[in-house]
Order: sequence, then C-alpha cells, then structure tokens
Amino acid sequence: MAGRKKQETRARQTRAQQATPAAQAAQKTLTHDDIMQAAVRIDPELRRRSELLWDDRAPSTRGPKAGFTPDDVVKIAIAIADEEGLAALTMQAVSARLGFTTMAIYRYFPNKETLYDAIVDAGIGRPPRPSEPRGTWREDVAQWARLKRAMLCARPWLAELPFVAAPHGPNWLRWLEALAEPLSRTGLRAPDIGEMLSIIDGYTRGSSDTAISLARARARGTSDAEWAAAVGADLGRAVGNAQFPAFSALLTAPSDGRPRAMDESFEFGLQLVLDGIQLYIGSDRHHTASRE
Amino acid sequence: MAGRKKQETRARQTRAQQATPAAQAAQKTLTHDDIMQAAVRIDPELRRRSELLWDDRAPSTRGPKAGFTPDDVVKIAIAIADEEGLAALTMQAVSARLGFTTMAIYRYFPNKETLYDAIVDAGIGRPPRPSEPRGTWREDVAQWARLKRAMLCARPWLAELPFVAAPHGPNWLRWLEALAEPLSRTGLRAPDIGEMLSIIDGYTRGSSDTAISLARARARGTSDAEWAAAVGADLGRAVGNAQFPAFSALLTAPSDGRPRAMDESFEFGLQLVLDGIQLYIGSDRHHTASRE
DNA sequence: GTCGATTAGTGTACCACGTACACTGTACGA
DNA sequence: TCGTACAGTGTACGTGGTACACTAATCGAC
Repeated sequence: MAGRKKQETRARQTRAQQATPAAQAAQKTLTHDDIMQAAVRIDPELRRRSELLWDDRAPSTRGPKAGFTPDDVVKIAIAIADEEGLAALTMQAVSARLGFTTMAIYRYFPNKETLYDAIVDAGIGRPPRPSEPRGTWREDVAQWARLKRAMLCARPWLAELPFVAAPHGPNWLRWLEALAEPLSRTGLRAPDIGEMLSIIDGYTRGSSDTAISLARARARGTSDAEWAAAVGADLGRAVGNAQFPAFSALLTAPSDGRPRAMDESFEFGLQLVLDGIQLYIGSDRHHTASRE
Repeated sequence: MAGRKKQETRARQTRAQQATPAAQAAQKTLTHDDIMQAAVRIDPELRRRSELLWDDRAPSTRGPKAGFTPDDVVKIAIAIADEEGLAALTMQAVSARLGFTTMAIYRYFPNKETLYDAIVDAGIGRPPRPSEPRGTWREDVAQWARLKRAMLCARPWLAELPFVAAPHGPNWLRWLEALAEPLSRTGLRAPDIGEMLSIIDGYTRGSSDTAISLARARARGTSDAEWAAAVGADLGRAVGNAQFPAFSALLTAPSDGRPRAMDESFEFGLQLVLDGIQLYIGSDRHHTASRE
C-alpha cells in the first residue's frame, strides 16, 4: 500500500506540474465552466482514473472462468450494507458471502476504495423512468427531488460515503440527466440551467439529511420514538437557556394546527425553492434560450 | 467493547419498550413537533447520553494532575485532521502529539466515537458574533449561510462525519440559534420558522458539498486544475452520449458571458431560496405571529 | 493433443488501529 | 502519614486491509 500510494503521489505531481499555469490562474476563481471545459478537453490519461466504473471490459477468455461477475460482487456488497450497515461491509464479509476465502475479492476489485466507488454508483441506481406524459418542468423537477430523497433514505449508508467526489459513475450521470431534462424545458440558457441543477440537488441532498439519519436509525433497529428522543434531548438543552432565546422560543411555542410530517416539510421547502426559481424564470434577470 | 455494546442494547430495549405505544403511532408520521416535544419531556436518563459533550465537570482534585485538559486534546485532534486529514486522526497519533504513549488518550475520552463527537462540535466552532447593527432578516440569514459554508469549507473533514446524528453539542445549538434569531424577525410563527430553518440549513449544506470536495482536494495538495479535471473527466463522458442528451447539451453549450465562480453560484441559489421564502412571507398562506 | 501462458482462488503473513486489562507511580486529603 | 484515586505505561488481542507467493484450472497456439 505504501508503494502504491507513493506511485499515486508521483503521478499526481506530474499531472499537477503539467497543469500548473492553469492551476495558478484558477486558484481563486474556479468556475463551473472550468469544470465543464475540463470535461471536454481533458488529458486522456486522466480519463482512465474512473475506467473501472465505466469500462465494460469483456472478461478475457483465458484461464479458469470466474465464479461471479463484478456486478454479482457489487450486489452482495450492497446487500451487506443494506442489511448490516456500512461498518459490516468488510472485504472478508463479501468474500465470505461469495463462498470464497478473504483474498478472493481482490480478483474483482483491486482495493476497497474501488469497491466503494462501485457500490455507490450501483446503490444510487438508475433514476426511475420519467412517467409519460410529462408534466410541467416544475412538476417533473419536484418529482425528481422526491425520488432522489426516497433513494437516499432507502440506502442511508450512501450518505456516509463522500460520494460527491470523483469518480462519478453512469448512474450518477443518469440522475443528472433526469434533472437536466425538465430544466431544459424552462427556456433558461445553459449556464442558468447549470445553476438550477445544483440548487435543486443541493436542497434535496441537504434537506434529506435528517430523514436519512432517521432511516439509518431504523436500519439499526432503533424505534422512531427513541431516535426522536435522542435528537430531542440535545435540542432540548436550549429550552430555558438564555444562550438560545430564539431557538428556545421555537421549541416551546405552543404548536397549534397539525404539525407537518418530515416528508411534508421537505415538500414545503421544495415548493419554496421552486417558487424562487420560477420567479427568476419569470423575471428579466435571466438569459432565455430564445433570446439568443 | 462487546460488553459495552451489549449493555447499550439492553438499555435501548428498555427504552424502546417504554416508548412502544408512541413509537407505533409515530412510525409513519413522525413530525418535527414530535422531535421537539420529545426534547421537552425526555427521560432524564436519555439526556445523559450526550453529557460528555455538555458537562463541564470539574476535574477531581485527587491524584496526579492531568497534563492536559480535554479541550487541549480536542485541539490537537482537530489540528491533525486539519493538517493531515481525517484518516490520519488515530488514537495513537493524538497520543503521540501529546507526548504520551498510545493508551493515554483513553484517560480523556473513553473511545474514539466520543472523541469524534467532541471534535465535531469544537470543529464547528461558535458562529461569528452577529455584526451590529443588524441588517434585515434576509441579509442576516444570507450572512449566516455564507458563514456556515465558509466554516464547512475550512474544515472539509466535518462533512465526512455523519454529524447530523445525535449528539449535538453546544456549538451546534449556537449555529441554530444564530439562524433562528433573524428568522424570528420575519413575523412568521414558530412552526414556519422551524421549516425555514431546515430549508436554509439544508440548502447551505447540500450546496456546499462541491466546494467542500474541492477544499478537501486542496488540503491533500491537489491543484484546482487537477481536481476540476478529475471531476470533469467523469461529467465529460456525457458529452456526445445519446443517453444524456440534456446534460450533454449543457456541457457543450457555448458559454457566453462571464462564468460564475463557485461561491457566486452558491450566492445565486441562496438568493433564489430566499426569494421563495420572502414570497411565502408576503403571501397569505403563512401564519404570522401577529395574527395570534 | 500437448504445452505454456493466463487467470481464479488459496494460504500465509504483516501492519495499522482500536481498545481491554493489569500495572506503576504520584499526590491529595483524611 | 497513609490509603485511595487518578495519570500515564506496557502488553496483548481482535479486526480489517492487503502484499505476496502459491496452486490449480483452462484456453489458445503449435
């Protein structure tokens, strides 16, 4: 491992040197465009970095046949994470489920990180096919957000992995595409659509964290009441504490009317965000495709 | 550890049994109110769960004096995470920096999880004191979001820990308070303020993920250009791929005008979200405090 | 068909890390 | 002054990732 790490470092330094002038320029003002342009004119060597995620390399015909496909392994790994939590996902556990000894996995994935990459993309899954006939862009975007939230809650361990970082697999792109599609019907121009994309995804991901935390607790066998009690115990320390007047007031305010369930809260916020976007579309601050 | 785990499980079962009727009722319709009410009438035993985070227990006067305070240890642990990344934060590394042998840490924190709890709350830090004179609620909320984002980017390892889950420490509450304060000036009633709280925090957290990922890359010595290349290489796979027409179009659209930097993107989305909230405040869908 | 290259899975071993447990020494308070 | 409580040590173990060398199976080229 030490050896491999050194090698990676060297490779990185080489690339970094090649990229130095651009890097200097971008240090403070990295834009989304920089990212997207890099996407188009990137060094082919860099592309290989995520190849394991994208390559459907035909298995060689020589030697004994493998007992499983990498996909089988990924399915088993996901099953472990689903059933026993991410902590139970060890290389030995996967091998054991395959019926192999520990080291057999390394024939399928060179190391655990690579396995993580694979289960993240597989765990995200394909976004459900958009229902026909399509709704308005707003309905479809809202539906996308609900589906993404549901997906994240269904596999709460996904949020435990830093899966914002590269590499992004095909399913990741499919979800982006599924959101970009309705947004491209807003009439906004590309840069603005890019913004909307990250606003909606950002809201969806961030606002699902509490629900994900609850889902994780449920997966561990914790009851909802117990989870609420644990969370509430900490929040409750604000009550009557002069350090937290505003928040304390929130907690102790008499709750009249029907309280909102968590999913309704998400929906409420989502609609507000969409209101904001719609307002922008209707304003003249934006660039419409038609203006071009 | 096996022993402690068993004990915890038993305690949990006991609590779960006591809470069973409520749990059944709440299984599908857990509301924010449930959480907040649990905060007020929670079993005192549960409160002890996060006591290490909240207790300023005076050190006993007997025996030899400790060489450090728990706060010192936390500072050192944070320094390690800041300088070398979360992976380098091992119990041995902390002990070594203290000048002690490995096991000395366990005099300060009973296990690593507890240390994590402590560095999360300390790492979050106190929210900067609100500048006087205060602005409008909207300005102050926006400022809060910017500060929170900056804080998350300054310590990108925070996002690697599932710190949505309990326990929440005092600094966590201070940030909530700092957001609740301007929101309480909107005239909205408590339940709506609670919603706005999680909308804004959700957007802020979710929309900072990309910037956090970049910050993490920087901390590892990766240049911006290289990071952009790595991310872009994956996104770029969509280009010209018939599977991703909308997203591909986004990538290849000619970028006219000045591209937005990442922080500007965040700001742009933030303003849209605030627009949505302001729209709601101005509408008659909401409950204002004055109506009561 | 035979043989050699190629590949699947095994066995062993090592290191890093969290942590249990028993121990040493020190300093306070009764 | 002495016993007790507490700070830090030493040793050891279990778990988990993975390097490396090995065995065995299978296919393609001759």
